[in-house]
Amino acid sequence: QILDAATEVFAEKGFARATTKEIADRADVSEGTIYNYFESKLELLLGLSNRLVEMVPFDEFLDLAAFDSDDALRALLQFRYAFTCENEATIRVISSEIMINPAMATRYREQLVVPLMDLIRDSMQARIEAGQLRPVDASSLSLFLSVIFAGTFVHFVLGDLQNKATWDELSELIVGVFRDGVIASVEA
Amino acid sequence: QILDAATEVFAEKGFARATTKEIADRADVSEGTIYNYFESKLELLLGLSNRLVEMVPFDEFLDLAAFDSDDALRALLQFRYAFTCENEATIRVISSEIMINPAMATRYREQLVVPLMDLIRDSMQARIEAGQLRPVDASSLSLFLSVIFAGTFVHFVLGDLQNKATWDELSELIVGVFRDGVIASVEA
Amino acid sequence: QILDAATEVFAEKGFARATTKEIADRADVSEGTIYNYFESKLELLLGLSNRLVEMVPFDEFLDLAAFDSDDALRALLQFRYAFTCENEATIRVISSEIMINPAMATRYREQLVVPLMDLIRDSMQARIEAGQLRPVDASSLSLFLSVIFAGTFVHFVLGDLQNKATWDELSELIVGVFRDGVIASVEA
Amino acid sequence: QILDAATEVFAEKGFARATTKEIADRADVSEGTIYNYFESKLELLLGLSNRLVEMVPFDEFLDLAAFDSDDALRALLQFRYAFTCENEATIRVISSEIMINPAMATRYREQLVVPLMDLIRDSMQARIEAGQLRPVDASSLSLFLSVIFAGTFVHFVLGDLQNKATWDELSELIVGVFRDGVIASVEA
DNA sequence: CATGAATGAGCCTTCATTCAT
DNA sequence: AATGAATGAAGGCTCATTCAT
Repeated sequence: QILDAATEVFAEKGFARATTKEIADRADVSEGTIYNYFESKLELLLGLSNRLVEMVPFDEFLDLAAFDSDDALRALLQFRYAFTCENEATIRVISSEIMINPAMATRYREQLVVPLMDLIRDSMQARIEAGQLRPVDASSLSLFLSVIFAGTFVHFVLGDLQNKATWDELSELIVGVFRDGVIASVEA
Repeated sequence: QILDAATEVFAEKGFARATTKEIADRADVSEGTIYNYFESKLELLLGLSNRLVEMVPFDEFLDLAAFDSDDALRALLQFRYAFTCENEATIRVISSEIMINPAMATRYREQLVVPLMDLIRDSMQARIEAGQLRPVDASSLSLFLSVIFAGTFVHFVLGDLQNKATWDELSELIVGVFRDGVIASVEA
Repeated sequence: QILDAATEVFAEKGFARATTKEIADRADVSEGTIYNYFESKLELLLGLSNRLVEMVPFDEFLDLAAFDSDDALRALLQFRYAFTCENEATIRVISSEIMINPAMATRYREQLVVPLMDLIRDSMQARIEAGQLRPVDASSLSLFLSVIFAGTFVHFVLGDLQNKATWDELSELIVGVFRDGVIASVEA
Repeated sequence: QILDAATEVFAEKGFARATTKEIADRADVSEGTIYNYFESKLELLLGLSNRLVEMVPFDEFLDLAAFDSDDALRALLQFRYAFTCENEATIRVISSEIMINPAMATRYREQLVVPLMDLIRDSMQARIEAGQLRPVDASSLSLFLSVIFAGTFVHFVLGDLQNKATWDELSELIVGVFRDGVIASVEA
């Protein structure tokens, strides 16, 4: 499939440095064929992005977002980590563009980030009202989680988290902090 | 200064789409002059990166990293946020490259991320041994902080945190979580 | 019919800028079908040209060419103008090619221009011998008429003659000049 | 000069079929250099057209337009013929575009055709008032002359008038017709 | 016969880099 | 040191033509 080839090449070289020729070669089609399916190179990128959005399992996230215990949070973190690993190349490409292209930032935010954050926020709000979470601001909490997800991806790219063990350790720490906090002196 | 112009243009268009001509115009010099000071366009990017590294106030981070109270953590978060805002353009450009260029990722990691994480880790370790922090893994904790920093920048770029009030709220939440955790059921 | 569609598209965009795809769409057939009837895009142009040649009413021209009075000349001019208007698109396309393609120039000249000029020349010669026209060179006179026809088409394309009234005025003037000349001083 | 090369290549292949590469080779510069002086291939064509306009000796035409005798008309015809020969390639290229590009038609008409026709018309009007020309409509008469010029060029391209002798003969005939008319029967 | 997806050569245009002044 | 004109390789995209269905 053309999009797979595009994902590969974009991930290796970045959108701007990738050439339609190489994408065509990698996809075993001619350059002309690409343009039968995509209006332009940019549409390839958007196609990538669309496919990613379609692959996001919002339903499963909805289930997992209901975290009210160590295990639930751990499961959410692991699930998100798995999704990230599976779509690493695509996310890297899109992230790269987001950093320098406000239009891409807006697009990605509206299609992926906000929906997920809203979903999690609502779930949080319910847990808070049920007394399963402390009475914090649900919006900020879901934003915090999203920040953790995003930051995790950055460090994944940097190479700090490609070792599963390191990630497991980090994820345990996060669970611990979410449960007990970490600043001892305050408890006294 | 050429680097200032390069920062601007790279931030607006991304490294690959930026042209040496526009950088020259913006810096009020000729294209030739740029090549008297930088070997290539890539060297401009590295120059940017180097300048960023030089601007990082490791000393101040060292002081702030010694967080053992709400206020200390809050100060660290705010300090880092301020630094990020000031260097937003540069960080965006570099981040964009990091996502698709392993060499840049390695470079950035070694020059900035690891030093900062080590610095924080050591400080953490001391606090843990002093009993001011719970006995968690200092490496993971400093990685967690770095994840939060990185994720904060991503959401800053996405536009969620350009409103200072939103950031203050988030930062308060983070402080709260680090102090008390957030999962109520565990406390019982 | 494919040729009709080709005429339209060639006239709107010119031969080189017209695409087989657009011709196919306009003719409500597929691109493949065009190639079942025409060897190549160039053959389409030649087909256009051939159809134009076939549409030329040589017989009527023969009748009209026998001008020996105001009315006869006027009728010839009007007839030619009408033919031009009806086939404007085709003639424009062919003319455009003629200007830059010697082969097309030769082709058009031999198929259309020379036959018509010969026909008129012979008729002129007869009138001259009959004393109905002054004893001028019949070849030059028929060339002159052809020049007037061609020039009329050019000004038609330029927009000066798309107003029928302007054309009628011009044609009256031409008739007048052919009858009396226009240089007054000579008559004295 | 780049424009000279462009004129050559456009004249040989037509605007659309000409390549910037061939123009560059012919002008002994690189393709890049062309784009330092012209925004686009189309600008090359317009540049050609502009240069032609600048070369038109309006003053001389003004002098010659004052025809009131055989000799004056003959001189005008010859002068125009000479100008056409000298700029044949350019005029062919522009004419080719005019036929299929209304924008070019308008441009050429306004820059060249209308100014020349106005100039001649005013001159005619003066001669008519002075009694040196019969009292015809000056606008139509100048249009007639322009038609003759245009038609002459067409037949020049077709190859009928590249023999100077043929042209001289034609031009004599035209002079004769303008002086005496050609329809003998009317005189009686 | 009709179709239209696939092809790939070729084009216009851009732009990092060089170098004579 | 500064300039900016010249370069030419490379890229995105088009489109006439083919051919399997």
